[in-house]
Amino acid sequence: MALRADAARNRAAILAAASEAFAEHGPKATTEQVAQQAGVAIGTVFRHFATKDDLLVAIMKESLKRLATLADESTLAEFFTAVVDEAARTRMVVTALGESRLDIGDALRGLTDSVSRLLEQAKAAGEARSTVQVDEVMALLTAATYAARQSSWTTDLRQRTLAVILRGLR
Amino acid sequence: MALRADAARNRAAILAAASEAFAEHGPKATTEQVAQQAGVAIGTVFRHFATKDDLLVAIMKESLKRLATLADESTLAEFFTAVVDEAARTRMVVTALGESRLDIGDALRGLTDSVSRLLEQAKAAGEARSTVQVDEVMALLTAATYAARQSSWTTDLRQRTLAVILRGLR
Amino acid sequence: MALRADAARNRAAILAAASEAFAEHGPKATTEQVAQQAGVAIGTVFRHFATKDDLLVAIMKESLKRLATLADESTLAEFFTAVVDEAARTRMVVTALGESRLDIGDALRGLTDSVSRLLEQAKAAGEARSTVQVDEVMALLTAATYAARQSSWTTDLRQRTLAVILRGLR
Amino acid sequence: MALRADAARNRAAILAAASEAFAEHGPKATTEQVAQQAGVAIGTVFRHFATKDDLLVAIMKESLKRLATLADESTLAEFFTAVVDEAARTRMVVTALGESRLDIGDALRGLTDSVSRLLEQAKAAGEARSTVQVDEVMALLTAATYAARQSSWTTDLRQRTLAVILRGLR
DNA sequence: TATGAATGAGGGTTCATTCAT
DNA sequence: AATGAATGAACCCTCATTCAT
Repeated sequence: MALRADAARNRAAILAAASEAFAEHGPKATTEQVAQQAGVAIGTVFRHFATKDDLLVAIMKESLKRLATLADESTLAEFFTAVVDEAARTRMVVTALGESRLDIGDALRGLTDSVSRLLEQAKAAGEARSTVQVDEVMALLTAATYAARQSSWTTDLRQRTLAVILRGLR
Repeated sequence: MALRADAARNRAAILAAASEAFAEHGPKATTEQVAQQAGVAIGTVFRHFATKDDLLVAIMKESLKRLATLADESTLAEFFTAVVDEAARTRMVVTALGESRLDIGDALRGLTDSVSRLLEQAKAAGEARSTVQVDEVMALLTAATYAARQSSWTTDLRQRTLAVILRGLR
Repeated sequence: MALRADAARNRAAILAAASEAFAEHGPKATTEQVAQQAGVAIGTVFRHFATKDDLLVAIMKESLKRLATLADESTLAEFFTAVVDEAARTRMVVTALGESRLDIGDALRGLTDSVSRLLEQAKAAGEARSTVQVDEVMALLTAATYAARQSSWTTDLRQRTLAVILRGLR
Repeated sequence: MALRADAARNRAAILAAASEAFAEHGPKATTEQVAQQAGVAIGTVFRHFATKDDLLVAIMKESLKRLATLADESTLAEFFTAVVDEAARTRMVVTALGESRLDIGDALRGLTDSVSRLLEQAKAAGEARSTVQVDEVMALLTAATYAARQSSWTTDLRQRTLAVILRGLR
C-alpha cells in the first residue's frame, strides 16, 4: 500500500518529465532523457510504460482529455484561444491531433464530441454559420495548433490569426 | 569552376530522390534510401551535401522557391489552394514552412515577399480586408498546409476548410 | 530452525513453478515467469534462491534424484526408456545431464551409482556385454535424452533409436 | 573491386570470429564479442549479417555443409567419428543439428541425403542391418554429438561410446 | 570524383538482482 | 518473511558520417 504511493508518485513524475521532454524536443526525445528528468532509472520508465509509444500515447491522451474538459467549459472562441495557447507551449498537442500511427482514436473522438457541442452552441449564438461542420472545425483547430508552434509567434500574431479563422466560421 | 557535367547530373538526381523520399517518409527517410533512389552511392550524397540537414535545407529552399514562383502567377485564393494541394502530396512543404531549426530564413523571406504582393492585390480586389497583415496570412498558410497532411482529408474537407480561411480574410 | 510452514510451502511452490517454466521454455524462462507461476512475488523467489542459477541447480538436483530413485526400481532397458520419455516432456532433464557450468556434481554421482548397479544387473542377465563401463552408459543416456528433445521425434523414432543403443550394449 | 577484397576478408574474419565465439559460449555469445574478436566495429558485423540470427544461421550452414562434404568421402563409421570429434571442439555443431527455430532446413536436408548414401553403403558392406532407417541414424548422430560436448569426455570414452552405437547399427 | 565498406555513438528494450516498505 | 517497485548493466540494432580504395 505504501509502495503503491511511491509507484504512483514515480508514474506521475515520469508523465510530467515526458510531457516536458516531448514538449521541448518533440517525440524524438529520448526515453533516457525522460528517465533522467523524472529522477528515475530507465527500467522504471519501462515498468510503467512498456513501450516508448505507450508513453507517447499516455501523454497525448492526457492532453486530449484536458482539452475535452476545457471544451466543456468554454465557448468555441475561447476554446480555440486556449488550445492555441497550450500548443504554443507544448509540441505534443499538435502531434496528438495530427498523429495517426498511434492509437489515440478514442480520445480524439471524445474531443470531437466536445467540439461538436461547442459548435452547436456557437451556431445557436449566431457565431458560426449553419453550414459549418465539425470536421472542418477540427481541421482548423489542428491547423491553428500547428502554426502556433512557430517560434516567431507573438501573442499579437496569434490573436490576429485566430481572428481570421473565427471570422471565417461566422 | 563549374561542376563537371556528371557531377551536376548527380546533384540533380540526389535532390530529386531526396524530394521523393522525404515526401513519402518525412524527414526520417534514410540518407541511404535517398542514395539508392538517386542511383548513387552514399559517399556521393555526402560529397554534394555535407550533412543530412544540408540536404533537407536544399530541398526546402527549392520547395519554397517553387512556391514563390507560383505565387507570382496566381491570386491569393488560387495560391492557397495550390499550396494546400501540394502539401497533401508532399510532407516536406509543411516541414519547410514550419521548420525553425534549420536555416531557411532567406528563402522564407522570399516567399513572404511574394505573398505580400498577392495580399495587396487581394485587398485591391476587395477579397481581403485592409487590416490583414502578411504574417497572419503566412501563418494561415502554414496552418492549412499542415492540416492538409492528415490522412483523413478528403478533397471535400480540404475545400470546406480553405473556404473558411478565405472567408475569414475577407 | 525449521522453516515456517508458509515459507516451506512457498519454497515448494517455487520449485514446482520453476520446473514447469523451465521445462517449457528452457533455462531462459524468466524468474518473473517463475514467480508468477508460483503465485509469489519475485522478492520471495530470491529469498529462497539467491540466484537464478541456484534455482536451476535445485531443480536439476531434484530431477536427478528422481531419476536415481527410478533407476533403483527398473532394469537398464526400462530405465533408458523412462528417462527418454521424460526428456521428451521436459527440457531440463537433458540440461541437467549435460550441464557442466553449474555445480551438480554430487547429484550426478548419485545417479551414476544407481546406473552402475543397473549395469551390473544387466551384465548378469546377459543383456550387456562385460566390457561396457558406466561412463559410456551415462554418455549414451545423455545423448539419447538430448536427441529426444527434437520436436520431430515420434514415438516410433524414439523406439527405434533406443533399440539401436540397447542392442549396442549387448 | 579492391574494396570487395577487404569486405570479403572482413566477412571471413567475422565468420571465423563468430565460429569461435559461439563455439566457446554457445549462441548467447554477444555480437559485440564477435565484432571484437574479428577486429571490426559492431556496425560491420551487421552490415554483413543483418541479424544475429542470420549470423548464427550462416555458421550452422557452413558447419553442415562441411559435414556433408565430409560424409561424401567417408564410411559411416569414419563419419560418425569425425562428426563427434568436431562436436567436441564446437558447441555449434550440435546446436545446428538440434535447432529448429532457425531456418536451416535445406542444409540439414542436404546432410541427411549424404548420410543416407553412407547408410546404403554400410548396409551393402554388411556394417548396418537392413532395417535401420536414416532418421534414427541422424538421431543417433545428433545424440552422440550432443554428448560429446561434455567437458569430461576423453578420447577413450568417445571411442567406447561410439563403438556401442556402431555396434547397435549392425 | 565516385564508391561503398567501416565506424561507433546512441536508441529502445530486457531482466537478474536489490531494497524500501 | 513477503512484496513488488526500482535499478542499471547489457543486448541487439540503426544510421549519419568518415575514409580507404
